[in-house]
Amino acid sequence: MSSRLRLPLPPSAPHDLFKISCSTCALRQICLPTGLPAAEVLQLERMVSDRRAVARGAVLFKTGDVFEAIYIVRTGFFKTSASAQDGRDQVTGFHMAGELLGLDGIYDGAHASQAVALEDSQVCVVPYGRLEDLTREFDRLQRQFHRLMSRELVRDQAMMVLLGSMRAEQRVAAFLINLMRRLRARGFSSSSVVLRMTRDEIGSHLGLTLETVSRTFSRMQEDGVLEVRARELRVLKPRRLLQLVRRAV
Amino acid sequence: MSSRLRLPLPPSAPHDLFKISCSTCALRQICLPTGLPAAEVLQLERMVSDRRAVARGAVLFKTGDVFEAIYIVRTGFFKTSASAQDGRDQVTGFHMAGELLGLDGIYDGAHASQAVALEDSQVCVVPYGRLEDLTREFDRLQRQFHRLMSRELVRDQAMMVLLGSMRAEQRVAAFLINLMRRLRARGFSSSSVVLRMTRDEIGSHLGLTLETVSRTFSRMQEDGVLEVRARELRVLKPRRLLQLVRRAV
DNA sequence: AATCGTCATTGATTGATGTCATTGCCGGCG
DNA sequence: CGCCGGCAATGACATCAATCAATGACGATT
Repeated sequence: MSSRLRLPLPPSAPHDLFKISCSTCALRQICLPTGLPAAEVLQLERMVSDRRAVARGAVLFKTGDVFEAIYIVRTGFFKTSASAQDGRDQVTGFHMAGELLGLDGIYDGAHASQAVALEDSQVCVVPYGRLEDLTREFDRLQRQFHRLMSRELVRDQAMMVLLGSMRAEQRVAAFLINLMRRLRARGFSSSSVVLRMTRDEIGSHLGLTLETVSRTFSRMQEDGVLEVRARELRVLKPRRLLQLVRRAV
Repeated sequence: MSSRLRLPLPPSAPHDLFKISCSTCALRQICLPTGLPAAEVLQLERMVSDRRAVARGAVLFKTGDVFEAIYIVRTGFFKTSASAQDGRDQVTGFHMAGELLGLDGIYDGAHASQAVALEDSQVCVVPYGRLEDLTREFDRLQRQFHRLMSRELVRDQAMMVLLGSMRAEQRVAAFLINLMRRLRARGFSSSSVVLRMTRDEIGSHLGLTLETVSRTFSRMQEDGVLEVRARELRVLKPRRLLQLVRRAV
């Protein structure tokens, strides 16, 4: 864990309780309750056992941990990573508000990846057993849960295409487009970001080295597509990014 | 479509009906009914609307098709592929008996990939609406469905690790280990296979060119790890394959 | 203020894999 | 029977990104 960590929330209290209210949550349009009638949202609120604060650098769950609940990012930013048999880690995803974490644990009751907070964050804890019960009761919740799981599959497929057939520049462009799109859906600027992750983590996610990520950013800056200063990033010509991805090798 | 295609099943009758019986199906230990009590398996049987024959080279569903049902491979062999924006296809998976196809369509009601039979095959058609109903009724079926979806996520993650951080030789080794393991689980020889796919398709799946796949097979043969003759393949030293994957670059 | 660690940038070099091209095998079909 | 098309193996060469290395920026700690 970095010595730079600031810990505004006491690390000794991993299960801090908050009042849960899906009905008034800013994320209700992109989270699990999306499209549910008010009565069912109330049921959902009761199901969410608690919120949990995860300090920057802290592990939410790790490979092999017993699977008991899925988590929904409420605030903050996470990375998930899977380890190859030879020990190396690969970042399998970055996750922001409203996104589900931990679904890979359903398969055999143990988490197959690990999730680490990249900034001080909060998650809603959804005990899986109760979620099962509730999705059996409410068909719309069931549908929404299946949709979100299916969305993960679609995303993973897109990631496979990226990793399997794109050049470095295309990968970085696709990554930025995806990131900006998700941020925009959450009301953030669609042109400026402060990256929450290091070049190394981006590289691991994209199947590149940190040097290649850095060089690609630099080249894009020279070309006037981006403006990069450390973690601060501005997309100047979004259409050029799109072209990069669309264009074959 | 290749001119070599044999079509023992009339291509003009894509919805051939068969008597459905999950209870006596050879796949009941690895398919959706796994672990269900007899009564629920009977319900499941009634839900499976029909079987469908898919001739070699034929498309089961393609990107953009309206999502109505998931499919379970009953006999035969499929590839699924996703297309990048520049038009290139990437094979996202190979699928054999007992495996589910089409789950990526739940997300937005349209299939995000396409599935093509690599040999004459049969699938069970499971209308998604009815599956939803039934999983709401039977918790064990619900659990099993979620497990299978989660397994896809775990597999996709493993694939991302492969594509993001493995060398050609490791990729091929991991592919072969995975293939043989799945075949063994279905009662086939764990050392001999007749590959259903071309080198090109393997390469597309592994993020390599067909030449690299071919060369890697040849090298493994020289090293006495494999015996390869066209599509016929024998693993002589499975432990060496495992070592290849375990060993870091 | 000095020092240290982390992260990022940039250059030089290397190496694995892609690209291109040739050859051969095999099965199907005219 | 012979040709053709699809598939596979292999060699020569090119190239992109990894590796190795040096330096700089920034914050945190002493």
